[in-house]
Amino acid sequence: MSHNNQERDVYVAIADPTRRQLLRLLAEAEELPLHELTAHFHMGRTAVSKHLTILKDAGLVLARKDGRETKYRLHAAPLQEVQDWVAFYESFWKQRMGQLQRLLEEN
Amino acid sequence: MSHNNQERDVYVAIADPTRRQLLRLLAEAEELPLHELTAHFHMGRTAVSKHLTILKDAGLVLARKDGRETKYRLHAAPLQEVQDWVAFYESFWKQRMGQLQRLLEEN
DNA sequence: TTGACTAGACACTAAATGGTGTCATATAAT
DNA sequence: ATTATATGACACCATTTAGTGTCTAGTCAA
Repeated sequence: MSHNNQERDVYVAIADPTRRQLLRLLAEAEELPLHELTAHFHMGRTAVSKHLTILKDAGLVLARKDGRETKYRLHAAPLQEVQDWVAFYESFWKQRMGQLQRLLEEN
Repeated sequence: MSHNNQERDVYVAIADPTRRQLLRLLAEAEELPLHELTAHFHMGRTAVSKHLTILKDAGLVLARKDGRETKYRLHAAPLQEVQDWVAFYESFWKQRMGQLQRLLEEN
């Protein structure tokens, strides 16, 4: 699982709360090394590293070696797929008008 | 796991492709019984039923007993949480302007 | 009333997930 | 030169997941 460059499902990547918080941290800090990210969680460095690998394989994170540390940065582009997907369902929850709207559109 | 009414994470619910297709089918058909949903997949009825339970626990699906069949319908409202979450990251991928925009907003 | 159909409940299994600890290596600092 | 730091690579483990099959019960139709 370590260096699986195959495509990773972005939906799976964001399913875990730890990984969502990692994305948030990287959104706020531009670029962070592993040990600094790890400090925000109640788990070991290895576990955080694995989560970052999953994010990396999903294309949501970029890694850059800088001296002895590896700096991670956010790459949000793949989230657009999620946004497009969820947008399809928007009419279904908006103001309980979904059914009526779709009924009208059919005619 | 069968009747776990506890809150289920909506992110976990949509992480599985089978479950996303279930949502799509229910979006198109308004209301469908289990056996009819099952016909669209290459897996047994029990497996599909379990997926529906996960969707139900996440609040994404409503079940109604009708005679000997159980009819399922979409309830998209919980997806709004996902939409709000992903919207936060929109500026990060739009036109590669994200960095510049946020830089300007900080000043 | 008998028989077919729909679904729930349960037991089971293989594989994936999310964590741990340890070891080796490269880099930085004293 | 030595020591401390940062990370990657493994091996390992417990739990969850996603599927299976079987049995039972309720409902519909002949």
